[in-house]
Amino acid sequence: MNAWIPSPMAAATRYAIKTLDLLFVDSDLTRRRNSRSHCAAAATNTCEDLICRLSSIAKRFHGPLSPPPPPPPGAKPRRRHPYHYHALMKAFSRAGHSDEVLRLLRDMKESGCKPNLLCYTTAIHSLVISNRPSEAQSLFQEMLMNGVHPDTTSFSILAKSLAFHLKHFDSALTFLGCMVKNGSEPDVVTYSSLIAGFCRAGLVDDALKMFNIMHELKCTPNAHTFTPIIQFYCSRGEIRMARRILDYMHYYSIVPDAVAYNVFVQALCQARQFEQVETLLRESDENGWMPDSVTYNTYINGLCKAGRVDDAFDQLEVMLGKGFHPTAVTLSILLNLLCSESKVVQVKSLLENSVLLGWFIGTDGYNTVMSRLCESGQWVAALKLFADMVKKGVNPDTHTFNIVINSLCKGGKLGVAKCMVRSQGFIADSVTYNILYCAFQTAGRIDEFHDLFSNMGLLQDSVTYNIVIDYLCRKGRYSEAIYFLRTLEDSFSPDVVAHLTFGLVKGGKLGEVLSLFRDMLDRGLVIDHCIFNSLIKAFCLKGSCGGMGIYKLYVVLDVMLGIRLILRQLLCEKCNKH
DNA sequence: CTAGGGTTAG
Repeated sequence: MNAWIPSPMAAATRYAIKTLDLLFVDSDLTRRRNSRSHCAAAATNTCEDLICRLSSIAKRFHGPLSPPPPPPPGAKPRRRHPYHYHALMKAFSRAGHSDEVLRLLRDMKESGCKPNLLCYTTAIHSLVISNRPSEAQSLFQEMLMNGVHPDTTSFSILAKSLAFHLKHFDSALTFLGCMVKNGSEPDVVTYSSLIAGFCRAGLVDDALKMFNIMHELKCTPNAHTFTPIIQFYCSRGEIRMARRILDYMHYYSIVPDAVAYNVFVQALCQARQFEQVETLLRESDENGWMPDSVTYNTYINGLCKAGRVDDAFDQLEVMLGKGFHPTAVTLSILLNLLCSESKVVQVKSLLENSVLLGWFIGTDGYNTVMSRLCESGQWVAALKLFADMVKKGVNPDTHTFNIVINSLCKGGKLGVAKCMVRSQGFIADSVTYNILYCAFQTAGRIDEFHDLFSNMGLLQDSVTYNIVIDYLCRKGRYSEAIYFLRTLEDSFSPDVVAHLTFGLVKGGKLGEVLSLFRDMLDRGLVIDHCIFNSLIKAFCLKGSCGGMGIYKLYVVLDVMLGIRLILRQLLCEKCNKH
């Protein structure tokens, strides 16, 4: 489909195939395979073919192209216009190739065509959506240096990066102030992005505050503004609140669209209220929305998860009957279903013959099946499937490589995994980092991990921090775990605090838990529901919810709820009155 | 002529 776009991982793929080939040659596995020698030989040959094919694709794109047709006699050479660059940059940005976007921007400058606001904006946006926030910020700076004045759109993109991706809400709000100073008023998109950021971080009160500010400034909200709020309530299973918001929207003539309803359908599916979903679909016409492929995917997945496989296939037929093509997500859902039913043989034949069926199973489809294989311990099969997909011309992505690396780690091939990550052109993400960190930790080779990857700029996230905290708690190194939490930039992120709480309670370190919470309350931080859940779960696991143990839990809960603080406040007020 | 926001699987 996108054969002319090089896979960003082409070099890493070549390396991976070569390495895995060697691995199989060396292993017992191949000895077994060699008993059917012709098969093994064929496989080796195809791998070599593959490398040739991949490099020829790469050459076709990067190497000398066939000469362009000569211009008609007398024609003036056409000047390059930023518009032409912009169109290309937009296409690459949509395909997730931020490096190509940057290359075009460089090209532009080198050929003396000054990038305009739109080109910069698109490039910055592509960096933001590829999770490269610091580069996005420096490009923004560069734009300012070159005298290109930002507008509401470009400011909004950076504000979104701060709030939605980095969760730096203070910076985002300060940035909003900067916008106003620079004469760009935030608009409904800017505010909606911030609201989405707040909601995703579970800070619904701040989201609602933002919503009130919008209202005061007479900025009319739309479906984009409300969807994250609906999503917040749905994610907590508060279906009635979600429905109230949908009603509220109708009341104020802001008609919820398919996206807003899809969020709701997802919540209904999770609560297994399938008859409600049916009603919603039946009444969609009169409510002014059209179910789309996401609606059906969500519904089908919900039915699969609930074990109602026949109903799921019925819905698939409804979906196809309405003229929707199965998307990559539809196929993933179905492949997951088949894998969970242990129909791996059928799945493989489906992958082999998908084109004959008229369904193109691409990267996501292979990723799904490889994941399931790896999870169920069939890591060799997962690696073989990787070779198959490349053979079929399906480009692997970072997720594919993460599964391959995970499979190698599970098979104890840490050295091979290590080389693959360090191979040329490999694009790692925080998941890659976490897989490797876990594997090296389990193998007791964590020092080696630090030596190898400390200067690679691999991305860490809260999952990484949780892995570290788990490890320290397991080893009984509680004070180090607490110290580690405090050294983090976002030192009291609820997710990580919840993890540490769990470890501390399990280790009976209640004093440490209490002082941690007191510290948080003193700083005015919120102890959110996931911390409560984690704490109560840990107490239950320890069997401390009966007898005297329950009082310990009460004491901790009191502190968490800040009851003492409230009491102290009340007492002070009384004292002042008298 | 051109740009930015909210949803589905792993």
